[in-house]
Amino acid sequence: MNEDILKALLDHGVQPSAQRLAVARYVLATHDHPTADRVFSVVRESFPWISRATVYNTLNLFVEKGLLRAPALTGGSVVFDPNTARHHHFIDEKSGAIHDVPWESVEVCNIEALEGFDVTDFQVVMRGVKRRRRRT
Amino acid sequence: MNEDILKALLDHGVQPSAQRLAVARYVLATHDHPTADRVFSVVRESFPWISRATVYNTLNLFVEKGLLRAPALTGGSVVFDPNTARHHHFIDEKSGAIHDVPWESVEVCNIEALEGFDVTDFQVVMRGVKRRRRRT
DNA sequence: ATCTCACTTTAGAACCGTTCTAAACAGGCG
DNA sequence: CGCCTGTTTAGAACGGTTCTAAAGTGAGAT
Ligand SMILES: [Mn+2]
Ligand SMILES: [Mn+2]
Ligand SMILES: [Zn+2]
Ligand SMILES: [Zn+2]
Repeated sequence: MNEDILKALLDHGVQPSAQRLAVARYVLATHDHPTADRVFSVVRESFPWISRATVYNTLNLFVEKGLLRAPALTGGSVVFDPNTARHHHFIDEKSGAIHDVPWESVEVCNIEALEGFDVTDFQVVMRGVKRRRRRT
Repeated sequence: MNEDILKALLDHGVQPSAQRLAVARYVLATHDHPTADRVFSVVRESFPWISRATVYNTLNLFVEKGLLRAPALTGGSVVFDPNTARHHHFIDEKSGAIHDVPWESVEVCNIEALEGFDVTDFQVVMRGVKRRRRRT
């Protein structure tokens, strides 16, 4: 797992440093969509001397190198997403939490037939409330 | 048309003032998705003494009263959308321009069947380039 | 016509997330 | 060791937005 992280960095042309590994260890493994400030808080627990600037530098580098995405889903601060495969998003309006929705679980038709637009990428952004218990 | 604007404000419980009408005249009629700063620039052309704070106040009031939406589509600054009906969005990656895509022109299936999520609203966010001339 | 009072507008400060700056640091190599 | 390149750091700067506190406006009351 730690070797996986290291390999991911090297595969994407990122020189590994202690700080970058600490950031990667959290942000490449989480299923959250954390903000830079959340990454800073979490990483600082195991790496208390890391600076905020390094967290921002590292996250931006990871986006540039394709390890992370920064989908524009919220008004406020940027969120980072280690899931770089195509997928959709569900935003829980109660908690603000962002959940991944598998690409195959939603079907979108007629996009390629749209007049006037060459669509190269798309996603469905859903809002609502997370269901407490599944309706039988 | 000017009476339409006035009526829209009154219908949504907004006390009309000269400043609010000037903002409404532009932002409720445009097909753009302008930022607050763009609204400020445009309104100032016909109303040069309006203040930035009033533009922000007014836009936020209009969102609160349901005259505008503020969809989270871009990383940077908030954009305002006078189209309050359900619709999708296409973002031109060349220019950054945001275009409305009619609700009926895209079909989305299986949303209601999603496990774990009660979806109350959704939209498709597309990216690509605006087609220069329609392919025959 | 003047007074009153609630609402609106205003300039500028404050705020907050992010980027920039410039100096310190690290470490591989000659 | 000294050099060089890349990384980290604290804090300043920045840009968009909100807040503050004072001034303005205007519809009704007197
Ligand atoms: Mn990758
Ligand atoms: Mn309405
Ligand atoms: Zn995601
Ligand atoms: Zn729109």
